[in-house]
Amino acid sequence: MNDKSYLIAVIEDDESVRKSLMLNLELENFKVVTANDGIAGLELVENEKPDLIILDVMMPRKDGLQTCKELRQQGNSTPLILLTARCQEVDKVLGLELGADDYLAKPFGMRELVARVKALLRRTSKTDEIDRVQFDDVLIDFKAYRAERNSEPLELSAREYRLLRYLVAKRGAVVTRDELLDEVWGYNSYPSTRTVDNHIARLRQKIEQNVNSPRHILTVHGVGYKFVANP
Amino acid sequence: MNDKSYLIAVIEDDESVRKSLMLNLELENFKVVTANDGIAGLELVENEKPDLIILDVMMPRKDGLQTCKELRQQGNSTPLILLTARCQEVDKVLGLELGADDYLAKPFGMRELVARVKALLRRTSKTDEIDRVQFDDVLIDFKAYRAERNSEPLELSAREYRLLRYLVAKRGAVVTRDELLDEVWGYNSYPSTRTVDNHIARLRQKIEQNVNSPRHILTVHGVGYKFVANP
DNA sequence: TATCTTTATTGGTAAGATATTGATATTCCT
DNA sequence: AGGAATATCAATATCTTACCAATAAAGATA
Repeated sequence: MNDKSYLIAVIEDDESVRKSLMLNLELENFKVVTANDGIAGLELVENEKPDLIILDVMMPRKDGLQTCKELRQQGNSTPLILLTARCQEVDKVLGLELGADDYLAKPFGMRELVARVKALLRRTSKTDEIDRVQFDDVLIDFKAYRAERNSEPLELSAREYRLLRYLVAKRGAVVTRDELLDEVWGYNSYPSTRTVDNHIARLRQKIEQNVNSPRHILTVHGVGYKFVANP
Repeated sequence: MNDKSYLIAVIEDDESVRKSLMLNLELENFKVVTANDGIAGLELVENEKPDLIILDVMMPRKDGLQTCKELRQQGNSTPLILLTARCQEVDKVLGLELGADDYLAKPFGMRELVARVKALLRRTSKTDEIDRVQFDDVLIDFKAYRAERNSEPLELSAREYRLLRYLVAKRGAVVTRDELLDEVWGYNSYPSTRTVDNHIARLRQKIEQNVNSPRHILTVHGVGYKFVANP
């Protein structure tokens, strides 16, 4: 995190939380700009073009969900962490639909927040590098969410794209099911590891030539899966 | 079959919750130690040096917030998950300054708890592990779980990779069978020490040139085994 | 809003892979 | 040589994964 200093926009109305966030993020060498409501936040993002946005849900003038939604509608895809109150009945799914990348329920620990900021930056900067991958007669474009095989379109679900992208990002290394659940499914859902198997199976059916002896998505018994482009 | 067996301290006064946590964590091959109030908890942490702490907020004698605060003041930075009662009004600022890494509001699902424990351990664990090792004509990649000998692929099981990785990490030092059972097999499985012998034997058959006079995995009679790369 | 379609999740089961044990042979040390 | 520790083998037990079918959830459509 030292080679580049990231700019983080904190949009939060509660002064004590805002100051605390600012302090802790600056301690980690991030540059921080702030706004204290949604309207000011939108302006801030437009002017400063931050690398990451931390957005409180409950705010005067324009709440976080609405702000997030508008940002995404404007085509802004800056990584975004939503701060929600635990007791506030915010539907998780709602936020995901709106395009938040991560959630943090108040009260949260600063170390946790900083860890998630770093993780999100890592995730988004890494996956940015991987726009596409090609192997055998398959071509996948992760940015456009488009895939084809022998020039025939291949239908992958959003989850399948993300799963494959994560495996591809870690190509060569074995990834455990737990890691996949954490990184691909996210912090707020806890499906069983069987779910991962099923998605892997479906991916294989779509991209492997012979499902019974996969060449690219390999099982490592007792550990997890790994992707290799050129076996 | 966990990669490493972690020790978790559960500090919780409610017996049924404590037992349930213990049971579920042990099912996941964690080793668990418990205390039922903050004062006993501080002592426990000092003595046992757990890899992660699960701490209830509401407890007699010394509450979780205070306990957490004191731990951090002592310079203890063990990953910590705070259990809060549903919608309990925890002072925001206090919560921020406390230094907990994650929160979980009661009642919570065991699957969620376990997922968070694993995720937190994964995020905080240092990656000072060995990636690869080479000796004679053998090459082992512990990240990819890939091994070859004379450029021919070598089939090792997950357990064999972990066993070898542990020996390699301690190269030159003798490791007892009991230590191997603890570190490679985990705290909650109790196979006989014969089991270790068997795995060593199989490893030797795969990586030694002459099984009858091993050059890399050496027996130290009456003690255990040690790995040397360059005899 | 109700209905239909797609996608995701779960649990069960069989097949397959790996681990463990116990018996026996071998080696090591004194 | 004798006792103890270790090596090895083969049978059995255990664990893991693939896959299917049922259910649930989400998204789309009218």
